[in-house]
Amino acid sequence: MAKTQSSDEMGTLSSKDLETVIRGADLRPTRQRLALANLLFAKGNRHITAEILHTEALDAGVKISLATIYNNLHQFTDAGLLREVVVDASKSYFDTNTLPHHHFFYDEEQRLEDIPDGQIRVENIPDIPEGYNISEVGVIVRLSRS
Amino acid sequence: MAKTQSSDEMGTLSSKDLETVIRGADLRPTRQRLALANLLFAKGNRHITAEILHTEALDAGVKISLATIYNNLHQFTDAGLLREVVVDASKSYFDTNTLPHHHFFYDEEQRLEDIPDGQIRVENIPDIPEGYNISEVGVIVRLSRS
DNA sequence: GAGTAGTTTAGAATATTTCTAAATTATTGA
DNA sequence: TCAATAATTTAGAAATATTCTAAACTACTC
Ligand SMILES: [Mn+2]
Ligand SMILES: [Mn+2]
Ligand SMILES: [Zn+2]
Ligand SMILES: [Zn+2]
Repeated sequence: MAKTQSSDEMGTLSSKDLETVIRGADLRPTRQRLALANLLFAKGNRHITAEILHTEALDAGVKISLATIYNNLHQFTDAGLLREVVVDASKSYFDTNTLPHHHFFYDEEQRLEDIPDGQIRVENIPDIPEGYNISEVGVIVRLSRS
Repeated sequence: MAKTQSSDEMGTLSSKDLETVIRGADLRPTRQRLALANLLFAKGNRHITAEILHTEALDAGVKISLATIYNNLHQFTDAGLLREVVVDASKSYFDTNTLPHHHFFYDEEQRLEDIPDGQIRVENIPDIPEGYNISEVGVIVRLSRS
């Protein structure tokens, strides 16, 4: 079950399943890594910064350093469990939804939100230069209070 | 003539015209500011970082500090002569094309390029929450060497 | 359990950007 | 033209996010 779940639907994984996911990524299920996996994957999609994840971990009583937060965010990203979304010049967001999809970004709140898949379509992407391939097509719809 | 040109077509402005543009933005045509305007607007569209613009200025023999580069990039942006594009987590790009348009981003070269306007269409943007308005719709097509 | 490889960590280092406060320059208008 | 004023530039310090280093710790293997 856990093996075939894509990362945009890991919303109901038990700690047991998370350990399986972590081992599947060739990583050891340490106390810190399991705690982060829980915060990230145990309840629906998230778009989160390193600093906020750190605060959440500390609030949950998990003793963990910021360096470990960064290490794990990158390891999860390399393993395809997360993806990095660049919307803000000053910090990176990590997204638990690794399927292709687009985003709303709420300027004032600095908050990222998925646009339900299938909603937006990008048409007429021009030919790309010889020797290149498209690695991602990302749409960001920026919203401000009106 | 210069007065009505939009910033995506300032490719042929003389120094005289640039001074007019600068004064029109309520800024003083200082040596440094004119030099930067020349580098930015005198030859077609550009997507440039502060650091690279600084290097170009120094290479052109213009004595200018990095703080002044940042000051002017932000002043030009506030005046609507530039716009900031966020594609890379580690640095900001400033775009001389201020009309709505989309981008290719060449991952390896860290280079931004305009997608000719009218090419890409974004369809089916979902309803946005009450109290918000769309400030920008940006598409980034990331390209990597294949 | 010993060995080893992976992990965590504090703290230092880096990189980009912004800030501060003082010196310089452009503008205004008497 | 010149003095007064306001804008601009600048060096250097500071802020921020992120990465690196190297040592301590922990998980896994046999
Ligand atoms: Mn990264
Ligand atoms: Mn800025
Ligand atoms: Zn997302
Ligand atoms: Zn552009």
